[in-house]
Amino acid sequence: MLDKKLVKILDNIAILLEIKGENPFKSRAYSNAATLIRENQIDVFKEVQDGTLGNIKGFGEALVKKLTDYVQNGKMSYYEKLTSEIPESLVDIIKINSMGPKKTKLVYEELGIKTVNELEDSCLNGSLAKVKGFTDKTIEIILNSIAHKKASKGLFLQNSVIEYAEKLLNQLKSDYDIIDAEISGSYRRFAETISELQIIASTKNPETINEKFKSIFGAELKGSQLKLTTNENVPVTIEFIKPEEYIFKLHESTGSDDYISAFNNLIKEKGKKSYSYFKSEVELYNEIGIQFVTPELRESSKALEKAKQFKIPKLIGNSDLKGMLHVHSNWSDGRNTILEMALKSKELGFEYIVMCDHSRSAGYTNGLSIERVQAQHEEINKLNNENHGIKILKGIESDILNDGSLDYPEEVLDSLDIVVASIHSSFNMSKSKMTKRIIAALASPFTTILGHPTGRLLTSRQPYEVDIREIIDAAADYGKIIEINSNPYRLDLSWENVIYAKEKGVKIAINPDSHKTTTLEDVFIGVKVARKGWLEAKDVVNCLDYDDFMREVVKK
DNA sequence: GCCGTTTTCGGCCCGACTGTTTTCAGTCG
Repeated sequence: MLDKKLVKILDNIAILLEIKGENPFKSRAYSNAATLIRENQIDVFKEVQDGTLGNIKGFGEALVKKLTDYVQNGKMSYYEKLTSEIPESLVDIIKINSMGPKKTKLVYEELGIKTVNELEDSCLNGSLAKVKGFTDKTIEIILNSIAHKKASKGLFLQNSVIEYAEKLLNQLKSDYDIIDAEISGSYRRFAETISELQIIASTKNPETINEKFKSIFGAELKGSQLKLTTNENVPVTIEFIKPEEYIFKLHESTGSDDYISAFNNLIKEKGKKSYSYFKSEVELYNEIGIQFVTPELRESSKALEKAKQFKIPKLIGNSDLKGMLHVHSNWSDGRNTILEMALKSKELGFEYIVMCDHSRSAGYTNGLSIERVQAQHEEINKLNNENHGIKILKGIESDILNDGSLDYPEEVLDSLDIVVASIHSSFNMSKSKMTKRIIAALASPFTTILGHPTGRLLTSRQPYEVDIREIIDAAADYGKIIEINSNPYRLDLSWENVIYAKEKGVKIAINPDSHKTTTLEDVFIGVKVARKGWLEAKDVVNCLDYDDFMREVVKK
């Protein structure tokens, strides 16, 4: 079992040491340890018991001693001592834009600021402006960042609750008193972020069952609903429903307000009764005489208009994907070799993979120099000659430089099958400059795909200022592809803009942007975004088989 | 604080941008 509390302690130690001004490499040793435990699911408790923790690279004498202390005593005295010297709450301040370790330390020492709220107050009451290095511009950035953090408070990624949600659901379903259960709400619609988890369960005795599950889950009873909170503070509501009302209630709690109110009007128009018994949602839609609407599309009443005309297309599904695009390897900042990434993709049913390591300007990612691009091509040629049952294509994720140009001279770009062009620097450009910059990159004959087009990180980083509709229009003009980045933190192009892109005839690529074999399956999260954006297999370039992809995308 | 090793200590990822600098420190990806 991954000890999330321990991982957080190690991450916090790393930050607090940085703020203290300790040797940065000492700080990094702690954050490395946290990353190692998280990514390799290291069972620290077991390793300590077996005395084998020190055999793992990255855990030296000092860390083994501290982790042993933690395992044996349930707390780490080193951490307790550290947080008695310097407030733990400073780790939240360092996450505010433009607040790094130095500035965090400065405001703590000069103004005694320990929390984000105190930092906000000092921005507003003018005391921060008196500290050296904090100009109006900096204060504006800080206030914006705090506002964004506050707006994201209470929002959670689908990805962060999925494990918990499924466990809870299975627990319910395995109970003999429960006939059926399903997660509903915005989670079932696959909204980008959710504020709560809603579960609907059917049972013959909804009046009495609350008491039973109240104690099982340690929940609170409010009206007819059970309320609880996950370890990550996600509010959960469970509602028990009689079998004859179950499908209707599940449907009602899944759609957006707009959708459901339009749906209810439709029921009235047809003169139907709301609470008649349905075996499935499909049956419910049949009864009303309209086409079934899949949960992802139940955002807007417009979907119902299409359903009345039976004009909802067959949406893309996981098995339509044939190409794994935009994948990193250990040639840049990925964890696995090209072959490992390829073989895992093959296992997932893919015909071809396009390696897109970082380009030379992305120094911190070990981006490829021109020589290393060539060396990687030799490696790919060798692997293809060995024939591992999956085709490997030569791509790059090229930084879009400040002037909109790509990161290599033409002859290097020309040697590549695919160029994914992405922004990785100068996020703070003005909207018009950033828009021009990206359009300039789209205009390059070497650009194939625009990567993560808004640069957002859900709940943690705002998108950069950009006129995304203008970008989509330009992609349509130049015949370029736009990516749905399937990284659960990104998910851009957003589903709303996917709808717009489809209207404009822009083709989409669903890309995992994966840095290790274990996240290649993220690509199927991107499929959900595509479905929510009404895409069919024909709209998505990596649904093309290898020969068609080579002809229609690479050769072009 | 860890690693690798010339088993004792140097190297550990770095380049660009930003704001405030007039030559640089801090933040960021």
